[in-house]
Amino acid sequence: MSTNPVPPGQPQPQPQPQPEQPASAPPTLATVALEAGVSRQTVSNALNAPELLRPDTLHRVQQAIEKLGYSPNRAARNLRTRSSHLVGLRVDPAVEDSANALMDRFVHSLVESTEVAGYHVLLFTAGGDHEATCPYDELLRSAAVDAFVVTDTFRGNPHASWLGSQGVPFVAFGRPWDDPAARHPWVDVDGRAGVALSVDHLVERGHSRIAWAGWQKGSFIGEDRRSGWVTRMHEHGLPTSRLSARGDDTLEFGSRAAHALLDVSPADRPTAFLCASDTVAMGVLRALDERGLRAGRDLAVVGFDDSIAAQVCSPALTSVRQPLEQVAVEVVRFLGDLLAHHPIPEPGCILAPTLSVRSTS
Amino acid sequence: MSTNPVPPGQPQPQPQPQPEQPASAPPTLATVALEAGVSRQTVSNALNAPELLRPDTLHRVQQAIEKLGYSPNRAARNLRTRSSHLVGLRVDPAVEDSANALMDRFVHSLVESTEVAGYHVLLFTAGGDHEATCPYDELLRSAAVDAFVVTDTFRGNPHASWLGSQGVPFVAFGRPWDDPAARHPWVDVDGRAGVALSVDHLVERGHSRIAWAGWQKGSFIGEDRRSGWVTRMHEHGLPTSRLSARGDDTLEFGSRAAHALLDVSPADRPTAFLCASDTVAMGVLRALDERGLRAGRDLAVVGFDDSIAAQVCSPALTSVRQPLEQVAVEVVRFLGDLLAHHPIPEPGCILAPTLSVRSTS
DNA sequence: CCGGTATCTTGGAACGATCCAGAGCGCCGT
DNA sequence: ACGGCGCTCTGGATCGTTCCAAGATACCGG
Repeated sequence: MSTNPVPPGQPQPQPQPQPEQPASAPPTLATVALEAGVSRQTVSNALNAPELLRPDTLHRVQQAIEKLGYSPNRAARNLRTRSSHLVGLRVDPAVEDSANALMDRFVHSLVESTEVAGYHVLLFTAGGDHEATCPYDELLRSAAVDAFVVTDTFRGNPHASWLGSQGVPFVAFGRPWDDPAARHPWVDVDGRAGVALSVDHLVERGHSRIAWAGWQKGSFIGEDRRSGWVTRMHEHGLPTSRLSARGDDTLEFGSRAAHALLDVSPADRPTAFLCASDTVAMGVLRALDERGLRAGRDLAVVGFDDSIAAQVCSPALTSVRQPLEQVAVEVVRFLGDLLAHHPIPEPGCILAPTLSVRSTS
Repeated sequence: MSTNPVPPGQPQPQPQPQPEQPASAPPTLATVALEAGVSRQTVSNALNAPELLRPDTLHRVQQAIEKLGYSPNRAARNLRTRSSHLVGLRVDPAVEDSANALMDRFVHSLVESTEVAGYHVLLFTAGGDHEATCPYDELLRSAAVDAFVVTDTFRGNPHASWLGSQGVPFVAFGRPWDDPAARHPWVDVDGRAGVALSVDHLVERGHSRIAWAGWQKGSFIGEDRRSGWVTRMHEHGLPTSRLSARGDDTLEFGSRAAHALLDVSPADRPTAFLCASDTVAMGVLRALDERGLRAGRDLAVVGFDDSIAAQVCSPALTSVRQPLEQVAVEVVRFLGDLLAHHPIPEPGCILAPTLSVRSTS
């Protein structure tokens, strides 16, 4: 490389940066352009609009890129295009003693789908104690992310409406239960249908006294799932009265509910339990265990979420499985439309769950 | 503001952008500087080196920042400082039928710790089929991330040495088992000590025939954990022969191992099982279930990882708990040193696990 | 042979922050 | 009173990319 010796002692206004450093400085557009004998813009076009180049030019540029191992600097690109190609996802503290680990599956699917669309997922937390700066606002204002994926609403959190009113671009996993007029895109799983599926399954197995162990009335999701039980039971001509328990989403409640529902005259006892979540179902299993009953033989139990715990516990729990991979794909599709400012005619998308049948039914 | 009117009809080389747009364009350094009556650089200093400013100037600038709701544009900052303030974390497909969901806990802790240090976590996948471009290389070359957190090694994957040889900055969760001379920082949990802890616990409970259900010989981690059993058993003067089984990290192996170890003469039967993972332990529990035995009453079982499944299954599984929150903190500490180019005298850090005692012991 | 058009390529400007060198200014000792 | 010093603050240059408008080239019919 022409070393270009400068006379010592003289102040050199332009240090004459030789564009072909050994390997220390990463290659830039200019480096590639020099190598391929074209201008910067042509290299840029080769990457962003290859159809504009003549085939032989394109080939030459691609070879130069390959040879130098060039990849465009994201910071510079982000600065120019005013977009970061990142989507923010808030991670909540993992709740202990809860079987709800569906986030794992969803997060992975989301990362995969976003990568296909040319994006990446950035994680952040609620921000702890100092509520001074809302992390959503902060990340958006500093252009750290282009949009958010919000999963709060899937527990019925009315967080989304605030974001919507602020003009924050986001896609929700979970329906805007409390605000049917919400304009933001969302994807959700039909919990009602999932429970109905479970009812059918249990009826097919010969059950007629099927109990519901679900959440308290405040929860939209809880009511949705429960309505699947009520409706489908009635469609089968089966009773629901005295077969329902409500409480928190805890093991302890599940256990208590099962004991209460079983502490009645033999004729009134349920022969199967439908649960609003795997956590509750695990509680029910514990109660059966305590009573010397065996799920799958003496009684049937069906959970909801198809968590890892459901898969590995003994006996393995039949559970409603959410199509999280599909959810992620749909979320990313909406994200793409949102960020491209495409009109979004139908902002909602409901997917059907399936039933993972295992030993407890 | 000096409007500097240009003669009409003349081509105006500088469109003279008025710096005070209504609210559509986000504020920049220049906007804030104008508002506070100082220069750009002074605003920059107010954020990055406040001690350089006179208190009253600082206050004025801070008020302007507050008033305009300014936060610095990350892309611009990243471009100038040649760092993204992001760390990459690869997420692997969630393995079904495995109790190993410790990633959830670790990821959250990691996100929290990195935020405290002024960083964020970016997720990416292995890249699927097309191995053409290694995602690590790609992300680093494009300056999308400053460094990586690698968790592969905690399953004994020799992936790390390749990264190290490439000069990729990263911190590993997991020891460089196969390369003690590795120079990269790492954090690990003392699995051997965790198992020794379990042995002590079981001995205290009166057990003397304590079996080991672990992984095949290839696994460094498996051997490490197993050595905790062997060593501590011998220290207690207890036998280990004919009390060990090896296989895959699956439910099925756990179940098979338990059956095999129990299918011997009563005097030779173990009264407790130590497992290399919760997955294996769940398999053991299933086997006991199948034999009409009850863990915690007839036999003791101890797992490893303190997964969610361990917490919610019935009976609840005693398990070795990795201090993932601490691991994350140490990882981030190393990251900070690494990125600040501080010398790292001792690149390794081993943390002690604890035992979560539950019903099965 | 020439002007016009479609195709391909080019250099300059801009994105918004930080680095750098130097300017203004108040304070001190002599 | 003055030079020197330290503390603040300023303006210009820069990071690497994409946008923009205009230049160069090739192809075509008249």
